[in-house]
Amino acid sequence: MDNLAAMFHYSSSSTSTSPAAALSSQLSLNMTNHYSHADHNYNNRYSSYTQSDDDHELRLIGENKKGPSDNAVVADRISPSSNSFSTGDGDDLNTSMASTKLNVRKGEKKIRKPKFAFQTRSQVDILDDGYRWRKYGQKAVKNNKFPRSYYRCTQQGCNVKKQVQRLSKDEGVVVTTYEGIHTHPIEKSTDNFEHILTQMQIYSSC
DNA sequence: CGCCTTTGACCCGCGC
DNA sequence: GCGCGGGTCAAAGGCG
Repeated sequence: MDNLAAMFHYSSSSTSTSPAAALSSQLSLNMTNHYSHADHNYNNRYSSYTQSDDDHELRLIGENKKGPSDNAVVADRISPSSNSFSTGDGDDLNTSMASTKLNVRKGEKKIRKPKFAFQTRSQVDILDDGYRWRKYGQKAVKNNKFPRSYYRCTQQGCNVKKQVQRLSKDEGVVVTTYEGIHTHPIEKSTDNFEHILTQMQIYSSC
């Protein structure tokens, strides 16, 4: 398993769902549409991770993971200090800023959404994961010459968000952070992430 | 016309 | 209290 480094931590006090289940139930990656611009053999690469070409390395990054590795940027961002979550199921479409930034309604504890990130080596920033996203913000990031983009799932009632940013120290790496659980089926017919996960397991067992 | 992106302003938490 | 950084809003404009 040289090309594929999968690391995963799952931190959520709102659900007992396992990381893999959470991922596979809500995430499905379609690497064909966008990646076709940069690398039309992307799917083939995923189905046969035997080449040494490391143009598209996929990593899962754990929340709260701290360390000196190149994941530090991600780890910092999703560290417990950034508790900007809403409820776990994306069923609250709070409109007030305060209630969306923190999950504090009166008398309720803060409940963190499941949040996970992964890195891909790619020329393009936006991975087509099969869901439709609307961009709602972009911010400059400290110590990073690339901005971070904020996206929300366009499905009504689905409050899943994602952040996309490119690493300054390695321009080939795109970090995508997902937050929340989709409350609806995937919109596009794609290769399911479960399939990718299965492949990851296969390769990780090598 | 509907959906999306852009972008400046605003809010909030946190460290000093 | 203040400043900084991160996250979000919302108006304006673009595009198919």
